[in-house]
Parts: sequence; C-alpha cells; structure tokens
Amino acid sequence: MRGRSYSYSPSPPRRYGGRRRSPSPRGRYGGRYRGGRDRDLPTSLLVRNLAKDCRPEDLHDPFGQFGPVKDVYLPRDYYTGEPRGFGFVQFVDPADAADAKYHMDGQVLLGRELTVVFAEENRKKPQEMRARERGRSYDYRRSPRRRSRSPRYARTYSRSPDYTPSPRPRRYSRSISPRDERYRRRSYSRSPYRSPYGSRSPDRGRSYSRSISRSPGYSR
DNA sequence: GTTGAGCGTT
Repeated sequence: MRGRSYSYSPSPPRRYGGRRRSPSPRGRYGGRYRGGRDRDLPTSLLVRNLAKDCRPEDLHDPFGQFGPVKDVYLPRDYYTGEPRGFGFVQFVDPADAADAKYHMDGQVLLGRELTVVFAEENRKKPQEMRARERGRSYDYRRSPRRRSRSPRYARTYSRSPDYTPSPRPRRYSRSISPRDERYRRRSYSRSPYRSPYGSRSPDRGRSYSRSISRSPGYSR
C-alpha cells in the first residue's frame, strides 16, 4: 500500500503547473532536440478542434504521411458518448510526430482548423478517470448510455486493422460500468441476475424449486 | 506486454 509513491521518482516529474496551462507557444520541443535522445521526445500528439464526425481514419490518413502512426485515439464522453472534439495521434518515431505537428498544425480537416500540440499528460487509465467522475456532473450518471447499450461500444479508437475487441463470451462482465456502479453500492458480490431465492420460474414447479433450495421438509 | 474514460470540446 504505497498509494501514490511519487517520492521514489528519481526523475523529477515535469510539472504541468497544475491547472495553469503553460503558455509555451514554442513548447520545449519547438525545434530539434539536440540531445540525441529521441526517446525523450513525445510521440503523442494532441489534435484539437476536431469535427464531431471526425473518425480516427481521418486523422490517421493525413498524419500518416509523415511517418508510421502507432495509434489514433479519439476520446469520447463515457456517459454521453459524444466526441470531445480532440484526439491523439501517436507516432512511432518522435521525429515524425514533430514533423506532423509542424505541418498539421493549422491545417483544415473537415472544415476545421486543427491545433496540434504535443501531448503533455500521460495516458489516463480508466481507474483514474473513475475518480474524475466524482467531479463531474451527477446527473450524467443517470443516463450513461445515449448511443449504445454499453459503453464498450462507445469506443472509437482504431488501433489496428485487425484489432480484436476482446470478444469476451462472458456475459457477466465485471467491468466497471456507470450503471453497474449502482449495484455495487449496496451489494458487492451479489449478482443482479441471481436472486437469493432464485424464483426464476415461479409458475413452473414452484414447489419443486423449493425442494431444491431446502430439504423437502423431510424430517425436519 | 501494458494502458481505450488521454489534457486543449463552442
């Protein structure tokens, strides 16, 4: 239980300044980094001002001209499913990312001027976002699904042409669902599908089901 | 090996 041990971080985490957005127009990677270490350069670009109907393909295509794109991800609202209007394009080579940023920044895509910057923050995990849900509007949790039945379908990322969406035959997904949250409030292990009394077919053999649950009143 | 609820949505 180390919770958040950032004391052990030998590398000083780059301070993003909290909420204050760093007004670095040039950014620290304005030009070519003469350190020689390319790995230090970010490979993820944050593309802002995307059209609502912008798809990962639309980004992957133009951005891919500068180099192999590792991944394109368009975050969407988890509850409403609406596109947030920005996306991430990750390159394999940071040099390509810098090049793409330079060239694509200001370009018009789908009638919108793109704003490309380097992704500063690291990727966020769902668990991290879950904590964020507290700060969010409370009303949003009431209607989590707007487009699909499950948020799983809300994903709009294209990673690979052959990406397998993790076809889990398991129907009882333990995944955290905005709706599922309500269930966890009260019971932890209780399955909503199974009632303690399990009256699945009350019409049929009701006395029968009873006998299964308990001894048929046979000798106490 | 990774993370799909990624920060900058009008």
